[in-house]
Amino acid sequence: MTTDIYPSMTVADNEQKERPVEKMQLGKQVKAIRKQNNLTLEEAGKLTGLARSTLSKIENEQISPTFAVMQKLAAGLNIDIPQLFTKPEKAQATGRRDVTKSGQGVPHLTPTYEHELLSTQLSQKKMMPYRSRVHARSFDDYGDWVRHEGEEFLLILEGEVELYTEFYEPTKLTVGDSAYYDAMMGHCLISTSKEDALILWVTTS
Amino acid sequence: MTTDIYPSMTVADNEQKERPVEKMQLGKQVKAIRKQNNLTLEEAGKLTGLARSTLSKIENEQISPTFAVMQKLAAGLNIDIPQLFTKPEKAQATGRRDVTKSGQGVPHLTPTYEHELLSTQLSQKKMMPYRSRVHARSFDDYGDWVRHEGEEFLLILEGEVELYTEFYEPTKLTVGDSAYYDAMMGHCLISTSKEDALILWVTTS
DNA sequence: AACAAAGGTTTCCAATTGGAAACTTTTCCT
DNA sequence: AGGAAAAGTTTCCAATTGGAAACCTTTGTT
Repeated sequence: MTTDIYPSMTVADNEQKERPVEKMQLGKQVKAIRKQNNLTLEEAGKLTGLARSTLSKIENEQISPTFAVMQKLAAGLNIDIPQLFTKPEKAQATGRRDVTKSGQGVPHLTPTYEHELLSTQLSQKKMMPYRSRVHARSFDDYGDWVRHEGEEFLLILEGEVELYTEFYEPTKLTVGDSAYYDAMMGHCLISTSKEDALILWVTTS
Repeated sequence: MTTDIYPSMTVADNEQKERPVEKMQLGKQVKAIRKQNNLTLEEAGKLTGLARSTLSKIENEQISPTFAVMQKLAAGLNIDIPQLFTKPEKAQATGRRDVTKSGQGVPHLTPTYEHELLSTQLSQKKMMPYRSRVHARSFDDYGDWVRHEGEEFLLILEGEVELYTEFYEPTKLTVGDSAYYDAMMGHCLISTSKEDALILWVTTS
């Protein structure tokens, strides 16, 4: 018997703390994923290397798959194992959409940037997209990193820029190039060409 | 037809993308957890309701436990299932970035789409960006909506498309236009011009 | 409506798991 | 060191899984 107080657990026969044996519907979940991908049992079978009968039984909770099978499932469907039994938290049903015609976004100007916020009608959204015209580099304003919560994705639409991120070498980006980074790293973008650069930005939170 | 990457996977026999069947050492992991809690197989058995022989075999990777057993394990040891096979992961620190040069993304082809996944190096990200070439509308494939968790943002880079979303009138989009919507609404995109369309997409989750 | 094809379920059986108990190794006393 | 109890491993077997194929259902076509 353990002498530790702290992390240890007590072994009282059935006095278990009863972690609410999460009512996981592995079957339901698997089926949902398969459906989302428009796959038939046959196809899913090919992808995962499992018999379609096995898949059927799993989906209908007729059997409890072994870990080995779960691995095949995840690998074949290209997902992580936890997704097999973790509910994808209820879609907060934003249930809306917002189309922004070119140039009709909400402008937001600064000395070096002309931002155009893109989907401003939707309040409850997880991403925040905007298009920015970055003025050709001006002497003074560079070197000042920004750092904030969330992640950022960007794609160069026009021009040429240099992406500075903490811990990384500056990188030159041209039309069509994109980047994704954790915004908590200091980061900053500078237009290196004579022309302005046009950037599409999407940030989280 | 789907406008999404993830919904449709190609089913080419053994051409599997081979998600690196994560070398999970479920056994090692379980043993580590048990040890951390100063439990003997006997005690762990009491807690989880499993035979100590079973536990032994699992720890030594002699058998692949069923999902049911994994649930008992997690419940008994008071942990979440993923912890059974997920390395304590030294703070995989999102703190990274990934630059994708134009055309260097990971391709994913379907009859009507040529997707190019951007930023595939980062695994732990909240957004999933990709660029898709949408082939000019073909008679048959239209009308098939997709519907899935998450939100989507898109921006037209080239061409002309029509955005169909449940509850809304079809909308024509041209270069520079963008849209944001809850992917739970049925949605689908069709190239309406003679030329292919090029779309930048960013989805959540 | 009738038929064909595709998608899904159930059956049957070999292969594997999980539990009880025997067996082996380690730990801990004296 | 010697012996006993504790911890862990292996064996044996009933119970369950996973695969092949037969068997239903649904969908699509003429």
